[in-house]
Amino acid sequence: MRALSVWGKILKIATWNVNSVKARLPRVTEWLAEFKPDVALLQELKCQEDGFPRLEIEDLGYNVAMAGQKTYNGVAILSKAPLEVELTALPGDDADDQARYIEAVVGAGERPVRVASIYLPNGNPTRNDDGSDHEKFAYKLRWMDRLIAHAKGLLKTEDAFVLAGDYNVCPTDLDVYDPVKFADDALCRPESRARFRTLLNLGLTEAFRALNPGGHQYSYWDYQAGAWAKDNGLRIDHLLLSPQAADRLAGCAIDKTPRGKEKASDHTPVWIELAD
DNA sequence: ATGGTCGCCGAGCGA
Repeated sequence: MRALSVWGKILKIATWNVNSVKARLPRVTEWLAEFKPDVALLQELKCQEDGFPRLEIEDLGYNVAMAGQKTYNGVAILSKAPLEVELTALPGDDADDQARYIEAVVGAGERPVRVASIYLPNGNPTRNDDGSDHEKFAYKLRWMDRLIAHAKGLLKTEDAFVLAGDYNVCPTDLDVYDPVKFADDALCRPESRARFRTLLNLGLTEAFRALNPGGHQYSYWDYQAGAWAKDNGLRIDHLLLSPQAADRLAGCAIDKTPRGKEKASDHTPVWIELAD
């Protein structure tokens, strides 16, 4: 007979780009109270530490770790179990001061899981007016190369880990409402997709597509042009699992409910369940 | 439809 773990039977881990945690606070707190994830990985906080609504989140039973930045970016890990921060930036470029990565080990008990909240650069525009590659696209590709290098190191630990967040990559045309329109977008460019595939080829499992081999489901809908009403969406929010985490994968879904509410983020949460 | 919408902050950028 196995000892009881701190988790219970199933561990729920969700990722959500909230597009300003301050503007989104009512949406975030109601979602946490209803869905009750064990771990929530948030992106685009758009605030520094002193602007984060820490008390409101802690009141719902969460420990909070964040890497903040004024106006842009910002990532957080919320965990009901204790968490130990491992990194507040993606290694590989000390000059990169954008708050796009935080990594922690959650659940110091029987079966800890390493998690990272990732806000991968958008990468648009891809080209300058003269046709040369734009620095924003180059930065995205360099950032992906750094993520690949870091993931290689993590895999050597044989830890159960989950790298989740807004990857700003549509892995295939299944993940785009209009693949022709987006063919030259940084979210769909071959260079972006090739690096995403490299991550998977290291041995990581993209949870949603592993459990849903076909079908168009999206995690982001632009605020403009009635995109939500027309389901003109993109699937760019992903959870990538190490082999030890993938062995425990029990479920994955996109929760469209928050996107349909008033004052919604343009992204909606994606979650997984890991068996204990 | 050569616009359209958000959130930052308080003009214009980023998405």
